[in-house]
Amino acid sequence: MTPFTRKVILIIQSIPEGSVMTYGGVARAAGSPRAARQVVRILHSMSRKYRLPWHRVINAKGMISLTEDESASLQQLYLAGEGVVFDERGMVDLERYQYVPGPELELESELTGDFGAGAEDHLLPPLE
DNA sequence: CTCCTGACTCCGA
DNA sequence: CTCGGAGCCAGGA
Repeated sequence: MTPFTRKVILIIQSIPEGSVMTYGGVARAAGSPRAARQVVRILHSMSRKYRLPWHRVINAKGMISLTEDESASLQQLYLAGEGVVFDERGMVDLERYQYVPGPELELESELTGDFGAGAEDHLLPPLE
């Protein structure tokens, strides 16, 4: 378990209900902008063990990337259940639903204790 | 060790 | 806007 993996897990767990993050967004937030594919891998191997809200992670186009229709429709079902709206093309409005934890804001909030609403329980532990 | 693969992205046409 | 190709990185064969 690398620090990166742990960060990814924490970040994903911090995505609020009704919001989504892109693979690349999670990777960026975890400090590795180019590690989108690793995020995917972590999702595969850790989602069950760490009870991750895997359905809130979608691709940069705002679409569900699952290949198996079965899981894909399940993911869309979950999101829809949280109030996320899909257009006729099966994509969500990222501008509206994407959750963006600031790059360094996690640390700041830890210091100031002042952070945006709904983002109080996603603090990263001291790593690195 | 090398090769292949993927729930990805970016960038140019 | 869509489409295609190259880049990306870590696991598994």
